[in-house]
Amino acid sequence: MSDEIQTVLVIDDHPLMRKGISQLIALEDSLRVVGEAGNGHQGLELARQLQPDLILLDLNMRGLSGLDTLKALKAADSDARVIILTVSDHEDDVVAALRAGADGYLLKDMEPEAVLDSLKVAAQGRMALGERVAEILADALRHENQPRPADSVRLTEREREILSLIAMGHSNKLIARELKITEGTVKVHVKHLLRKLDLASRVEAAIWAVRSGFRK
Amino acid sequence: MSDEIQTVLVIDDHPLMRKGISQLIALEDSLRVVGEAGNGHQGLELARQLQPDLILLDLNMRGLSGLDTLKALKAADSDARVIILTVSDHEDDVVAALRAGADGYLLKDMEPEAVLDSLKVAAQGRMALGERVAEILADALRHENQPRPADSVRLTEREREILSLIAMGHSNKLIARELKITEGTVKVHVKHLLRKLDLASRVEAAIWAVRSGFRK
DNA sequence: AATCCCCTCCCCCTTGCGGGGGAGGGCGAG
DNA sequence: CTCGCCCTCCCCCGCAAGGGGGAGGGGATT
Repeated sequence: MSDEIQTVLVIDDHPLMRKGISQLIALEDSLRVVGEAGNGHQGLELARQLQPDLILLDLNMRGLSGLDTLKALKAADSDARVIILTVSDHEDDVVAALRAGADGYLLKDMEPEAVLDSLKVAAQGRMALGERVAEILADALRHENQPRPADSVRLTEREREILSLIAMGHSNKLIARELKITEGTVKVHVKHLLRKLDLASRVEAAIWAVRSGFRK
Repeated sequence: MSDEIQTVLVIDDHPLMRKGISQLIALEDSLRVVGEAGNGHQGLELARQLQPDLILLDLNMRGLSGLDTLKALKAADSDARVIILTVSDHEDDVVAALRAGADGYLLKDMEPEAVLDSLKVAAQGRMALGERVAEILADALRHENQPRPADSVRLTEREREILSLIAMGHSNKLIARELKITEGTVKVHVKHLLRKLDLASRVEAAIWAVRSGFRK
């Protein structure tokens, strides 16, 4: 297995980044890029056609998100190993990706050599985590069990979603339409997230979200 | 001038992105990458040493931001032409960069060929704007004259005062007490400032104020 | 003096927002 | 299976927020 050439599919919506990655992988004889996709849908299609051994996947793409693409790949029983390669070092992204079955998580600001090493590691069937990712993950697992103190409170997925929409200035009615739920339900979520964050109004919530660079 | 080889310095904190860019530029005989920097400080130092003709600069870097790097480059009277190459298509970033003296603004999701063309354009001393950037800028300028002058004063003293209190999350009633006027009067001012800024609610006003670093 | 702008206060009215409660279905952990 | 969490929807209620209008006083400009 490890003496064969491993085929690689690159899914990233930045053409320049794809070029950089492909160029990098070309340096390694045991790996060969067999396809590039600029979005999630195209990536899924190519994965089906090419049956690559490795898939390098960007989170944070327009259209179908990297996370959703990952889920779809795993749901399709693809036996490709999927390695996330992204700029996001957010704990939530790391955790979500690994939970969704990612076989590796690398950061784009890693040294190219380190990326290459990690890919070889992944090709051998082992988990490939960037150095900093391991720390992030350790942190995440540490406060996963206990309620987080101070200002990072545990909001649910839905609440975070709604908070981000509040931070865009949207009204409950608008949010309801966007999420295809009733306004009443939106109000329930707003009520809960305000209480969790100990804030008095959606205005404070919006300010807090903007100031803290909150992203869903 | 245009028949000489133009030297290029790449400043980007993602090694992979630098590789992609350098690889791309290597395809063009008239351009040559003479240096790469992974952060703003290093970029300033290399710019001083190498005196490149073009500088490709990423916004959104750790440490010294791209914008600050740009300002420092311009303040240093570098005669290099600085082209921003970033993922951010936010109006504010585009406007801020061009205001700070950027000689071009390209988006990383442009086709590599288009990037190369733009660089050649920039090398000839012309402004290099990505296609979508031109639209963004047009929008920005359109808004600029009427509703949202970042530092200009369509708002009266009182209105700015009240906007800053809204940006602190205060209610009309609270604001009234703080300014020792009636709540009704506060509402009048809120009504007026919302109309002047073309915003739909105090939430949008708060977000706008926070984002634009509004201070009374 | 006549205007114009700003600030102040008032009215009415509709809609939005947040808190209280309850309730059912889904899903995963124990 | 039961418990707890999450999401969903519903009720009622009181207050906040915005939009419409009008009106008076003060200050600066013309």
